[in-house]
Amino acid sequence: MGTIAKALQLLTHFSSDLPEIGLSQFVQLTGEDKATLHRRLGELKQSGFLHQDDTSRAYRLGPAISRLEIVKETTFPARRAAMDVLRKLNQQVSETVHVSVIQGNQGLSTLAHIDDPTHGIRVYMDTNELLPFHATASGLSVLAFVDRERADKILKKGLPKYTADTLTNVARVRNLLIDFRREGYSQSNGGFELDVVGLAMPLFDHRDDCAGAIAIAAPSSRMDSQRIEALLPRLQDAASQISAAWKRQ
Amino acid sequence: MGTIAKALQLLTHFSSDLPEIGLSQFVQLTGEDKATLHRRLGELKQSGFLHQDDTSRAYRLGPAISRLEIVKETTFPARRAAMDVLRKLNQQVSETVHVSVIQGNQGLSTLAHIDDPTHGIRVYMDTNELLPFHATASGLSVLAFVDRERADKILKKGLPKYTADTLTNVARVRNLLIDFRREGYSQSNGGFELDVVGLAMPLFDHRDDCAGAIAIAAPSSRMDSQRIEALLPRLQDAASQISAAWKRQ
DNA sequence: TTTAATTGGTTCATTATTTGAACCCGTTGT
DNA sequence: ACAACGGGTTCAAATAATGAACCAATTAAA
Repeated sequence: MGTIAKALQLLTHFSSDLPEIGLSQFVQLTGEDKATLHRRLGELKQSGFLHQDDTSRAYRLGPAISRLEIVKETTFPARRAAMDVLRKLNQQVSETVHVSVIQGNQGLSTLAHIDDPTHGIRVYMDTNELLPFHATASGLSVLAFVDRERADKILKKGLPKYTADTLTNVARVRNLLIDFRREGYSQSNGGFELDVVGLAMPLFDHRDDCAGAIAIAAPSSRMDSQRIEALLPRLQDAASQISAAWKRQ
Repeated sequence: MGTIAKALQLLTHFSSDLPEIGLSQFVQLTGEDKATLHRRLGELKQSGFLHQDDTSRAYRLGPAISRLEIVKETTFPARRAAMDVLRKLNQQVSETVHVSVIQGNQGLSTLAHIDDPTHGIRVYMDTNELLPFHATASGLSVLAFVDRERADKILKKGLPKYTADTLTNVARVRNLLIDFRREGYSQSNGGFELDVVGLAMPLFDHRDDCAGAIAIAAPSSRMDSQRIEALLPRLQDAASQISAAWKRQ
């Protein structure tokens, strides 16, 4: 790995639960020398990829990122690609659908979603909320298809209980993941919101790493095994299309 | 400038009118050695900041950027900051308002905007449209407050005529810019859309470089000199707040 | 059809940059 | 008073970046 890649890897340490990182903390996180990190961070800062708080001296993601994202989305819209596929999927399945991407090791952030308007009773999505790995179908898909180290790290952080139906036993989750890997999709029954059943499949990166998941969320009353079997091929199509679009990028 | 900053500077060459760049084109753009660029581009690609098209071999902005932008916006929302200020400004002035940022040398891309709902006749904003520098108040503010080299480069590209009132004489634009620098704000009268008067002020970067502009757009019928004088302090407040928020980032 | 120019990509000796142990300084906490 | 911790700096040694020359494959021109 060259100097450039090493520097850029520093940026991956930022996440919603770690939005500011100081020099010493970077030393802890990376195990590299303080002087080295100081210079790398300085260059990232100079280039606008980091901004250093004047008083706390901690680093945050900088404005250059927004500028690039605007260019990227106006030219090769990844979000838009996800959104287009979601629209089709939503028309086919008439349920709330969403695409989420991994945000550090803390959860999934929703990149695009459609709240289905056809049903009176429907699942409501809070776009700004982070989805936990162990309690949502999307999260479980990701856990099943990312590399084992990462999944282990995430599972070690503990499994908070959101509802009476949240899975909180690591061993049980691990067993589920084996099934999910075999079946190619994951399911969650009221683990995050009671009476919501989620159906998800993994989405892959330009380097074939699992980068997120696509999911259908519906009230459990509409999610019997027959319905699920009907939904799966639609979800599979959508997932393939998004992964393909992301690979093209 | 270290290796890291040099590599990251390559990313700034991407813009809406140049979304894909090949190796030779980078050689042309930067004047640096092919081998050097090849390795730098390779590392950016490896880190997900660039993606290389399999067939054309050209480089595009990569998926890592979107991921970082999501983290950034969910933690320190710059767009949101702009939006919050715009809401206040809109309440005060009851006109369409927007914040735009420089996109290469091709124009301004709108980061946030509010279409005022209180008037029957109002200015409609196309969010996806690029605003030309010489024909909009925002663009003129930017031209007035970016470094001279950049302004010259932009003005040399020619001044396309959008309406009967578009300024197409470089010398005249230059004279206007002198006034705008002195006054601290810019004005455009129907240069992009007929009968639309724009009032704009520059916005500054974490490094005090002009990064964009904030503007009020209204039908000329509502924009007499008295009204303008009343609007300017509000615009000034909003501009300071956004620049301050961006500096904090 | 041959030739020249262009594109992406690679090699390797030379060169310049990154690296990190030790050090400095200011703050916090005991 | 002083140890512990934060950010930041120094400079010789180690390492990685550099670029002229070279391939191979297309594309354009003769």
